[in-house]
Amino acid sequence: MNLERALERTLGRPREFDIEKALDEAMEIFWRHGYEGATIAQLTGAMGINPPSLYAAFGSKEGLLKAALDRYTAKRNECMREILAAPTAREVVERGLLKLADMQTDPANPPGCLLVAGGLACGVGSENIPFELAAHRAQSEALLRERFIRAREEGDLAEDSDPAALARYVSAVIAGIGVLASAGATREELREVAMVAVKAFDE
Amino acid sequence: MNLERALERTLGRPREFDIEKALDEAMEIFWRHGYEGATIAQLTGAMGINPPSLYAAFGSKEGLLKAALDRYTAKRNECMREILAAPTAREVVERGLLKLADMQTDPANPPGCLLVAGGLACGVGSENIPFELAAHRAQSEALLRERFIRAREEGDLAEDSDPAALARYVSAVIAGIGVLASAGATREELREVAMVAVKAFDE
DNA sequence: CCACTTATGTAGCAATCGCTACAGATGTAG
DNA sequence: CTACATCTGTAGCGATTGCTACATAAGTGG
Repeated sequence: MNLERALERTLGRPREFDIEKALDEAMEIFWRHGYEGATIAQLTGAMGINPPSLYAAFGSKEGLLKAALDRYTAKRNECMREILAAPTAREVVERGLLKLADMQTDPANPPGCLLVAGGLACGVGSENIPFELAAHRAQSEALLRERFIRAREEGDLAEDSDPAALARYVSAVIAGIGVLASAGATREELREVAMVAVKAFDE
Repeated sequence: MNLERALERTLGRPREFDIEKALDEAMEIFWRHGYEGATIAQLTGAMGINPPSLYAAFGSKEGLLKAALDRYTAKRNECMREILAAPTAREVVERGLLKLADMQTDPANPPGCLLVAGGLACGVGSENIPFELAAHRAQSEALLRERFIRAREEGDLAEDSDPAALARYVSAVIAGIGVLASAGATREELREVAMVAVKAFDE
């Protein structure tokens, strides 16, 4: 029983479903119905498996959500790193928010943002779900904050500007756009919001 | 059985609990746990009544939420009308967002906003709850839009400005602040967000 | 071949969900 | 008083919840 074989998970009956495809399906259910609104029956149905397979792979409903959130923010952060490469803070925000408006109204996904629609307030026994979502949202904010710190060092942002406050502001606009999108706002409406929001970086 | 007496609800055993006090308690439960996270047992416990009294007065869990939302937005709109009296659009937004930062971190209430934390995505059978919340959020946006239209007529806002887009932007910032607040942001952090957000009205 | 380990499907667990039947209590109308 | 209408508390309904016991299948190691 050496390390090599343990990592290959070669023992026992092999798993018959693609764990990442199943995660994508689960993500969509949580996205559309929220953590508490999503039932195990819905999740297993969409994932094409039975409850024991779900619990063997993810431990619990909450474990499944965490895995889905990790996958969601991995994709999201990858997309953000491209945008953070823009030359100025203003351009980062403009490109980012416009891209966000497009993504949140992509008919391939449920409208809005999983990190917002997933559940801002939950029942007893699920108290840490909102914190879990917040921790994942904080990743984007941290990336923005570091980018704005760099922008200030480069003279792109004023000396007296507050990168943390600016990042928190963009984070709030991102969340707000997610709320509007989940309520059915159109792509054009969200793009208009983005163009107003970016004006806070003009003056 | 004339109209007068019918309105006084003078027939039958009189209700023994204060319906508005009970609504305030229910509001707090929905606020803290969301629609789906709030259970009838919690609600009746907080309201100090038993299930039959709840269902006689409000019809269903959803009916109770609607009544709580009406009460919530009534208070909110009353507060907004004061703020809309400010002389300029910029001042309306600044005062409004700063006031919001204070309210959403008031320890007397759960953090955040009922219209956001109540449930952006719900399970099957509760599909209209998110729409219900959105309809109440839209009230604030409509008030802002009309105020901004007036501001443009008065020359306060530029001729080429878009009152609808501006109102939608402020609505997004309001929702975003609600998300940050529900995740535990401090009053000072939200005030900083507000001061950045209002800069979109400066240029 | 035989152990051993892990995944799968069926079937169903205890607990909780939103909600209500029922009987008794408490008021007004006559 | 009686008749009627509404509210209240107890007690519990059927349905659904997240989750799991169990037997079997499917792979590797020897």
